[in-house]
Amino acid sequence: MSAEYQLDQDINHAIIEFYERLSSWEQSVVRDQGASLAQIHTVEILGANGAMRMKELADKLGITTGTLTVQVDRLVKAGLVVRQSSVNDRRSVEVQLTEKGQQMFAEHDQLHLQLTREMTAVFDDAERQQLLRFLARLNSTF
Amino acid sequence: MSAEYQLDQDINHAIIEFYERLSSWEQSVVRDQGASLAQIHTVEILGANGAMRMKELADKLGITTGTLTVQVDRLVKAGLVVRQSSVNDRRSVEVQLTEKGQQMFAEHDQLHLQLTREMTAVFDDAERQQLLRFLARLNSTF
DNA sequence: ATCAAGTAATTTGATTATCAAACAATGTGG
DNA sequence: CCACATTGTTTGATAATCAAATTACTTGAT
Repeated sequence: MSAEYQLDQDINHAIIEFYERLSSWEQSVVRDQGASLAQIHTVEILGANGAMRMKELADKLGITTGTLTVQVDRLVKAGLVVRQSSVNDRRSVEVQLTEKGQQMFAEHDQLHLQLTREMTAVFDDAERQQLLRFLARLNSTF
Repeated sequence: MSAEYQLDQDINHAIIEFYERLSSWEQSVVRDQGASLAQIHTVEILGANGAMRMKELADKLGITTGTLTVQVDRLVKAGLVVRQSSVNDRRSVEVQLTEKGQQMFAEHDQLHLQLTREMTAVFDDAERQQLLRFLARLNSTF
């Protein structure tokens, strides 16, 4: 096993651990906000990216549109999102956050920010900037 | 809004995006492996950390022990894990991967490694090492 | 212009995931 | 020894999920 291979492995496992920890944190935090993980995920994506079509949203969530229809039904009922039929394509439905949905997003985002601050507390400013560049690069390539 | 605050915000959103993308990737990939997301998560944690008690496992997954009992029932039925009552504490139950479970872990880990390679393809060696150090630090502080 | 094939969302039926609360078995600290 | 805490399971209810069928609409080829 080459040294490079080992480094890739180490990075891989560090990423997996990071993901698992975030996932566990998210799951725990979400209950206190009175919503399910799936719901917060949806709100999170709409909050970060703005309104989008069902199909696009389902892809970003990694679920089928059938599942998403049920999910959005619940979110509409909870007053967090609204449906709007698309003007370009009358098959499509745009989903967007309501005022209340944006509020929930902001609240959740604030919790994330606190966590981020705790995680990067020992980073100096230059390191923080480099971390941001790394993350941006990771995100851009998948 | 100070410059530092903005940097924290940017890092925060980059982390959230990273998490969402991983989550979506995981959800999509998992189906092709013939298991659910929850099941793979469990296998992933046991594979990375070795055998552990129900409570500990539930904590790492961010779910209740009640949910985990059902989950482990299914995994046992699928031949992926086994239960073993603890010697120290007779209330406790240790869960560990079977041969088949380890195989599934290895297979899934390989998919992660491929993704990691794609994500870090544009990183040179020094950057890779720094990325690993950053990830290790992030993981150690939460 | 028409029609076949493709795409978007919903519905349906079945399974899985989840929680809170109640319970049984075991450990712990006075 | 006993009150209290902890571990795992069970139970009953709800939410999340998929695949497949359906409906409505778009697109492309002829």
